Amino acid sequence: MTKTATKPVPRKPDYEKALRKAGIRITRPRKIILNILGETEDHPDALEIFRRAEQIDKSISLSTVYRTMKLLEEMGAIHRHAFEGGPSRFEQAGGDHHDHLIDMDTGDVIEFRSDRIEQLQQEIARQLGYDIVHHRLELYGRRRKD
Amino acid sequence: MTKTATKPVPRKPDYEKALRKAGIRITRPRKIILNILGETEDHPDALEIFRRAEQIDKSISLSTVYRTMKLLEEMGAIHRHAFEGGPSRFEQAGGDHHDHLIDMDTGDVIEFRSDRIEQLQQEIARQLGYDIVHHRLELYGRRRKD
DNA sequence: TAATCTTTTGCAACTGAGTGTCATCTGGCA
DNA sequence: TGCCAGATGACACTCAGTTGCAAAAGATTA
Ligand SMILES: [Zn+2]
Ligand SMILES: [Zn+2]
Ligand SMILES: [Zn+2]
Ligand SMILES: [Zn+2]
Repeated sequence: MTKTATKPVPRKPDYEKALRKAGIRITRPRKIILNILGETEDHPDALEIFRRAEQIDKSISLSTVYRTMKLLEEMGAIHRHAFEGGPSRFEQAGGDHHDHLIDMDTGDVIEFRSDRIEQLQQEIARQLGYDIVHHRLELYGRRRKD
Repeated sequence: MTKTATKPVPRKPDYEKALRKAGIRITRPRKIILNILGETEDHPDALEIFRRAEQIDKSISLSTVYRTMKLLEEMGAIHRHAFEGGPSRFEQAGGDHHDHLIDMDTGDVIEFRSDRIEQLQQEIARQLGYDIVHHRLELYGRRRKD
C-alpha cells in the first residue's frame, strides 16, 4: 500500500513571548485563551473556547474571545477554519500545514497532509497564471462501514 | 509542458421539467431565477441574482431569492459556494465537477479540474476509513506579475 | 372558464455569528 | 504606588440568511 497522506505531528509553541514582542499586552483573558488553544487537540469554535475559558475565569466575555481570536489570527498565531454549516473553528498555528476531513455524522475533524496534492495545486495555479496565497481543502465524508 | 488541469466545459440543462416532475410549481420568480442561472457564466451571490431578477420583474423579493436558492440546492440543481469573506455564491449544477481559484484582487472565480487531485482525495479518504460525500478545494491567489 | 385547494410569495420580524462603541478597568512601566 | 494607553465587559448593532403569516397565484378539476 502506498502512503498517500501522512498524519501531521502536533506542536505546542509558546506565543506569549511573540505577543509581548509585538507590543501586545498579556492579559488574563488572553493567557487563558492561549492556554486553551495550546492544550486542545480539536478545532473548537469561539463559543466552545468561551465555555472552556469560563471554567477558569467566570468574568471572561464572549466579545473578548471573538476579539482575541481575530487578533491571534492576524498575528498568524492561529488558523481560522470556516467549515460548512457552522461557525468558525480555530486551531493553533505553528505546526505543519495540513488539510481536513470532516466527519459529517460526528463533526470530528481529521487532519491529513498530501505533499502530492500541495504540489499539484501549485502547478495548477502556475498554469493559470496565479500565485497561491493560501488554499482550502476540505473533505466531507462518513466513516466507511464494511 | 504537462497538462495538470483542464478547464471544464459549460452546460445549459433545463431544470423546469425536473422541478415539475418533483411536484414543485414553476412560478414566475422561479422561472426568472432559473433563467438568470442558466445564462450567467459567473458565480453570483443571492443579492446579485436579486438585482438581476429585479430588472425583469420589479416585484420579486430577496426572501424569495434566498428561498429559491435553498430549494434548488436541495434539488441538486445548483451548487452553493461559501468562498471566504463573503456571502454564498451560486452556479448551475449539471456540468462537470470542478474546483475554483479565486482572484483575491478582483474576486474573479476561475474554474479548473484535476483528475489527479480528485483521485488522491479518494485515496486519502479510503486510507482514513471514510467515504467522501463531497469536498471543497479553493485556491486563493493573485495574478502572477512577470 | 371559474371554483377549489395547495403552494408560494412579499413583507416584516427574527436569528446567529461576529463587530463596533464606550465607560471602566488593568498591565506594564516609572 | 501612580500613571495611562491599551484592553475589557456590556450591549447595541450589522449582515446574511430564515421564519411566520396573510395575501396571491399555480395546478387541478368541474
Ligand atoms: Zn493543503
Ligand atoms: Zn487542523
Ligand atoms: Zn474537486
Ligand atoms: Zn464553478
